[in-house]
Amino acid sequence: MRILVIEDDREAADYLLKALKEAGHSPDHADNGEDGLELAISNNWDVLVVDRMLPKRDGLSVIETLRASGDETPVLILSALSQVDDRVTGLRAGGDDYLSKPYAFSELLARVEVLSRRKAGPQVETKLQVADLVLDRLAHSVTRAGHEIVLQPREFRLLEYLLKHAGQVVTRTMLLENVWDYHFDPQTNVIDVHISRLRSKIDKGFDYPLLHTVRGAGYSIRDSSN
Amino acid sequence: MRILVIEDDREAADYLLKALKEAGHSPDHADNGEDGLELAISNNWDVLVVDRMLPKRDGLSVIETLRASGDETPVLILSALSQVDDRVTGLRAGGDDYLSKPYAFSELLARVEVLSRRKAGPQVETKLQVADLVLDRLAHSVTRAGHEIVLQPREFRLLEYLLKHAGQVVTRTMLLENVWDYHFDPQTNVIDVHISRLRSKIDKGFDYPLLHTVRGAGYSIRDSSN
DNA sequence: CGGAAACTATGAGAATCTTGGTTATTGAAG
DNA sequence: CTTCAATAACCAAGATTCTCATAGTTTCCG
Repeated sequence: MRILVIEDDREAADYLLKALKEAGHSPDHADNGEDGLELAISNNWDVLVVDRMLPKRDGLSVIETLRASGDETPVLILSALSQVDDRVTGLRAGGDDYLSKPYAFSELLARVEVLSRRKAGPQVETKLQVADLVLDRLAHSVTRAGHEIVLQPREFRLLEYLLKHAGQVVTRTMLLENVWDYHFDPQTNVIDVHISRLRSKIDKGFDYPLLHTVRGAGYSIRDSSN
Repeated sequence: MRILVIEDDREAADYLLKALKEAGHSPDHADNGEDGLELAISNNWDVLVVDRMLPKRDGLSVIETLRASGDETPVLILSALSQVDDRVTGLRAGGDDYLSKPYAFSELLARVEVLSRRKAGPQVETKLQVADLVLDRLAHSVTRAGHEIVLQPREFRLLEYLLKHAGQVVTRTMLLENVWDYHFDPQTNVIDVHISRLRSKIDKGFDYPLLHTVRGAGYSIRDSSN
């Protein structure tokens, strides 16, 4: 489990990192609020363990900034401030749990694991995205660079399948099986035709193409703008 | 917010219920483990607050049973047992937080609200269900009693809308606006016809009907098998 | 390099499916 | 018994999908 510890006290941090590793997790460490925030944003953590008093940027401020940006990674606040008011403030600021120092490592571990349990939970992919092309499976809508794109049912399924396998090459047989539910070769170029139409909708008029032909193999959707 | 308090100490329970109400929530109460478990299962709670030592059935046992049945409602454990080991045991048993007695109500409230945040959070309704009829918005499929049902696009939207308002009466005007995007009265019986077609697919041949006519008002989908 | 072969793209039309609408008849509720 | 709803049967318009013919590309080999 990927855990980011933001804690300035070197000794406390070392102890915590070592113990987390022994418990089978993959902790990383920042020793001030600014670096911590940056790390928190740039990586995909399962849980953050944040000390409240930090140099450069306060722990609560880190959490608030994170939450304001829409990040919902669970946060366990660690603090020497142990009054009820301190706890309430911490939780209200966006913390998911609050543990006062000194703490027992076994309890911290249990609490961290409770928090991560949530995150791993019912995570359903409702939006599929490549570059500026977004397909929303619930709203049943497609947009590129903010522009609404209207797709026919079959085109939608086709794009959905391609996006599910973004970056990979998708063969005609795969498309036949998964988008058309054909389990035989229809001996026609249905797919080519639909790819053509889809391409004219999602690529034509935009900066760079996303739907690529892989000669002799099939098709592939990927961001090749850079 | 719907909160179930399972606590046997009448005085403590009364105090807690009163305070939760004042904070704007809707608490309910059970004073023993068995009733608590039953209530927890049969209703859809946002958070459970469970005392650890309960008559008839231990608090931890309630939680374990709940989790074993797939229920993931957040649980805050309340207990006089305040040792680290007790806390760890409680959290490992499936609790999401652990508060030792005596506690400050403000902290309990903050923690309960943190827990409910999760539940309300990134919860996307991907499946809509009434009785044995399931509509999966991602898979774009409909089944009743395990049998696949094939719906036309318009029928799908119609059923989706009805299920979103399961139990409520849906008027023709609502359907016209939300399923047909008409903002006027077409003066025809389009809806009746589609309802009829939908009904023949989802109700005909099954044990009991789900799609009911509410004379003079509209339609309603609900489980009336019992 | 030249050109055939293999592969892919696309426009146009045909075929099919879906929808909205009509009507007549039957059924149910008040 | 009157009114509202349900259903079946049917049609036509429009949407959607598939087929086909043709044109365009790329690859490969002599």
